[in-house]
Amino acid sequence: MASSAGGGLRSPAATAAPRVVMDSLIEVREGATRLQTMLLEESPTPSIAAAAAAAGATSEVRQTLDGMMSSLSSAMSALDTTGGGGGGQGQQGRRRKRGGAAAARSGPLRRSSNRRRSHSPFVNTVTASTLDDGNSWRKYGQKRIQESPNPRSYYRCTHRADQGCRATRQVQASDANPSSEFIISYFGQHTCRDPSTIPLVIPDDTAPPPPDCANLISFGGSTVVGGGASPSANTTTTVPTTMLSRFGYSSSLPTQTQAQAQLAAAVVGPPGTTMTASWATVGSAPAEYWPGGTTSDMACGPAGTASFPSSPSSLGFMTGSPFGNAGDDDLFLFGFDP
DNA sequence: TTCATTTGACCCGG
DNA sequence: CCGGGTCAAATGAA
Repeated sequence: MASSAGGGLRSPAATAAPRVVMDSLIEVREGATRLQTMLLEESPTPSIAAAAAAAGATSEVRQTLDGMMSSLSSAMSALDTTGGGGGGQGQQGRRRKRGGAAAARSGPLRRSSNRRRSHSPFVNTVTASTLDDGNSWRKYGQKRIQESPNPRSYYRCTHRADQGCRATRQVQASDANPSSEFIISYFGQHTCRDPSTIPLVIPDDTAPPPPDCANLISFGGSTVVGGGASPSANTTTTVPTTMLSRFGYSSSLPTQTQAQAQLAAAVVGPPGTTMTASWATVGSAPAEYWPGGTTSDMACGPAGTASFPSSPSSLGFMTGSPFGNAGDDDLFLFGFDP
């Protein structure tokens, strides 16, 4: 708490975060991304077996790259805590009245454009029957939205304060099924690590699955809805997907889900749909990009909240809206070819 | 006490 | 100006 509420500022040095540093980081990361891509092209992996076969030498390189990516993301995230130049949300003068005390407007103190930065690069929209995606979220707001009768809840990563993780999500009860279905939009990437569950070394993505080693995605029949010409725009894909992710919570997963995980490792890519990303890519991608367990402390989800009751089942399907503006965070290569 | 949620105010972008 | 996203004081729970 020390940081968010009271006004504990981040280190002054961080506030000075020279843009040059950020630019350099971006450059480095782009380079690493390119290398990663080259690696993938070099070893097309239509099947897991092939992936495993091709593994040998390259896996180590991939690991290294992944590590680099991860570190870079963290570093950048730390620097870019407000989406540009400033340091963390160091707003010292925001005394607002509550109840009756007046004041309020005494010192408008226009905050440097800090709010509502254009949304973070990654946007995943998921329809789920539970709010529990394994990550720990902290609710910071709720609003009624024009279009929908259901309020929208805003969550950010619990580790935002201590680790600078900037992942956020928005949760809204589905119109069709308000009581049991939620539309969850994920923004940004998790840069947080839970020390209790995250191994120090990123496991080999090609190795035969220690259950806690990779992000696993299975596609059980997929329908690409909007496979238009434009690669970017409204590519609304509807992909019934079971998505599991991240190191180490097999323990927190139901056994059935584990079985699915194993299955996912065996079957990747539905007939008729070609994934441009290989299994290795998905498996080794920094798991922060996906909703998925970081921790076993299921602190997320307002279990007792009237607006969004929790429910036992797991993720439903995912309607992916491809990650928004590329450039900055396009290291995650993932898509479908019609 | 600490930490999470609630909720109205504030602020930005369209 | 309006709608939506975020902040932070107040409040509640553990």
